[in-house]
Amino acid sequence: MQHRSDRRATIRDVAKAAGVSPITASRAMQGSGLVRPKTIEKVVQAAKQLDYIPNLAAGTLSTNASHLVAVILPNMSNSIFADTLQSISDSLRDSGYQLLVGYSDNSPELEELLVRTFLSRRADAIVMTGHMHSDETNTLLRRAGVPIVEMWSLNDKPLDTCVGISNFDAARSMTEFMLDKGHRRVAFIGGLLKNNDRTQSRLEGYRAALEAAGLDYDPDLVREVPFEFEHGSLAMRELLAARQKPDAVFAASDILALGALLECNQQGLSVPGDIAVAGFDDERLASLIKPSLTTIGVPRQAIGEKVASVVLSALRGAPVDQRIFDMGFTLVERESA
Amino acid sequence: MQHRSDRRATIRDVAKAAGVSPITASRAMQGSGLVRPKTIEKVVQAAKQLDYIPNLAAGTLSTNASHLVAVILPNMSNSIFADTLQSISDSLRDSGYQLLVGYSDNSPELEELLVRTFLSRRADAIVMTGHMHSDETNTLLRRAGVPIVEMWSLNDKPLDTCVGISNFDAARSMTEFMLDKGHRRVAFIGGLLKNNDRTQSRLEGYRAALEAAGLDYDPDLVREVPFEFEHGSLAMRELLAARQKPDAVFAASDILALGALLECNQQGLSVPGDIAVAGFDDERLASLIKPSLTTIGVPRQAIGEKVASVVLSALRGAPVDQRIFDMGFTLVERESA
DNA sequence: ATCTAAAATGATACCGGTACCATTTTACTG
DNA sequence: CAGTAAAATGGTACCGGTATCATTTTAGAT
Repeated sequence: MQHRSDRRATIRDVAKAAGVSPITASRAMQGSGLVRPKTIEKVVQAAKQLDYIPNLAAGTLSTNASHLVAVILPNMSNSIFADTLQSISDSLRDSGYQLLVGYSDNSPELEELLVRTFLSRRADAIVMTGHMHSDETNTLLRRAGVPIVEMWSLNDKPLDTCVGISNFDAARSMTEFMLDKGHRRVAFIGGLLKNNDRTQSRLEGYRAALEAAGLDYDPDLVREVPFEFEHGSLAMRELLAARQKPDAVFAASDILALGALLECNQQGLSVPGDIAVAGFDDERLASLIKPSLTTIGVPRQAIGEKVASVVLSALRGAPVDQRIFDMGFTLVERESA
Repeated sequence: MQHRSDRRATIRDVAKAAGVSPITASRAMQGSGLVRPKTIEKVVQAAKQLDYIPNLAAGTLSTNASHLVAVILPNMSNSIFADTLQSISDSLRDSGYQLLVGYSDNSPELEELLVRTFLSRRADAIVMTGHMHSDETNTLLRRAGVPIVEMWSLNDKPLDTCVGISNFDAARSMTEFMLDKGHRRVAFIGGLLKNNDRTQSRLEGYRAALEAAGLDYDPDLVREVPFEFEHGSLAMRELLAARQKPDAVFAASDILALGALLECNQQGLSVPGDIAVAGFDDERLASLIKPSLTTIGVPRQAIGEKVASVVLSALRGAPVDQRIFDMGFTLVERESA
């Protein structure tokens, strides 16, 4: 922990060493195009000599631009979000923006706290997951004066802009797909509904498809569990223990579907022979396991890229005319259903 | 994108509204304990009234403390690191620190860039993964004047402090374990070695165990592939296609081991009957699949907590006497080996 | 060589907090 | 109730960049 007693070099030190004024040094480092090449050279040399490291806090204070884009995700364990995050990160890097990431754990209170911190740090833009925010959060965001993007779920009237897919349509499509295959008792293993518009919409889509097919909604066929592998297994075990077993199961995530598949394996049921199983997300594993998993493909990367491009144009002052970007999903038919 | 034309409230505005001086308002908001409760109340009310949001850039500039802890990870897709990150985040939250996360993609150049940015943002501490840095990065870090923690791998002479496990010992133990079981042709499926001290140490541990057992190191039994499920399968396929098949496989991550297991399944080989398989990391899935996976358990959460506690004591000025924290691993014996 | 527009450079102030030190107010003591 | 220490509060300056506008230098035209 070798703390150096000598103060770090400032732009003024660099300027002095280069024999120019601080503001010229600043412009030289910024590549503003206003400085003569020879002068830039002098400044850069001086900076290198002095191990100059600019202080972005000062820059932020002065320009009111932090070059930070804040992103709030539900959690850090879901690889789905990781892919989108990666894609946002990659797309923003070249423009000199850095990500400030926070995890809300699906708690509106935590989310509000995060928004406050991000505003305090003067994030240049804020990217949220979903559109279920506390009233206070909504107020904060509306007043924020920075671009806001809500991603993953579509939303009729976003705070500002939204980029995502219709979870409702996707879930309805998959349910219809199974019904079309002749299944009549289609169960639904969904994630926790609270504060999660994605899981809610998926359940609604499932119900809508049943209704359209003239089937009754049977609560016994629906399980609401955390998005964890083992809960997929447990839910499946419960469904299979019932007097009237399902002939198909639609899980609202591949993780849950995998758990369900495993349980079928354990019980010696053939998939899709005895029971069909479908997932949601199209995770890497989905195509690799046996039987490969029928699922909903979500353009995670495209979502990230679109989010980044929306943020960038907004930050460049280009008016984003479109406020809702439907990135579309695909129903990926494989072996399991 | 409703930008408000009116300037955001500053601490001076709040102070004026509360009828106190800016510095008193500042102290009231900070909870410094120097302000009378009645005054605090006035200030807090005024702040709420004005929708005051403090500007942390200004605070950082003034106090030279950003309340940011920077963390550099190899990638964002590996859940192993996510768990540690989560644990660091949780442990630091209460002390008011926020994480600034960057991903190096195992590239020393990217890592250096990240370090520069983090120093520019005046991160209060920097947490790195591993200890393979460019010379320039080492210089930067040594001069940084902030606590540095290198995590995950142990290191004889860390830049500052390091918290992790001995990948060498872990790999050697697992290899010995398999040899003790009577296997004689133990293959090794490892991750890419370049710029990754964890994979390198694991390979060395594997070799050391062979050597100790008087066995020759056979390059044909070693595969160096990316840490991806499908590469585990591919590597296993290659190993099984050879004239002399292995009787055991040690994969340097559970992801690879899963891929390998799958390939065995495909080929109708029984595990561990025909061939034993072991992994590394003890991921969630490891205990759930069939056969459950014998693997190396890494205290991911404990690593995160220790990292956080080291960072916190350093930031509080408490001298951390110990510089190397060996968090230990466990060999988790399950069905697959 | 002279003039003018464009290109470079610079002086000063400001961004919004807080450190530092001085001053005032409060609370306690005898 | 004075006297004193402790508790609150405030004035001023500063952190390290850059915006703004003024000034100087350079390059091109005549």
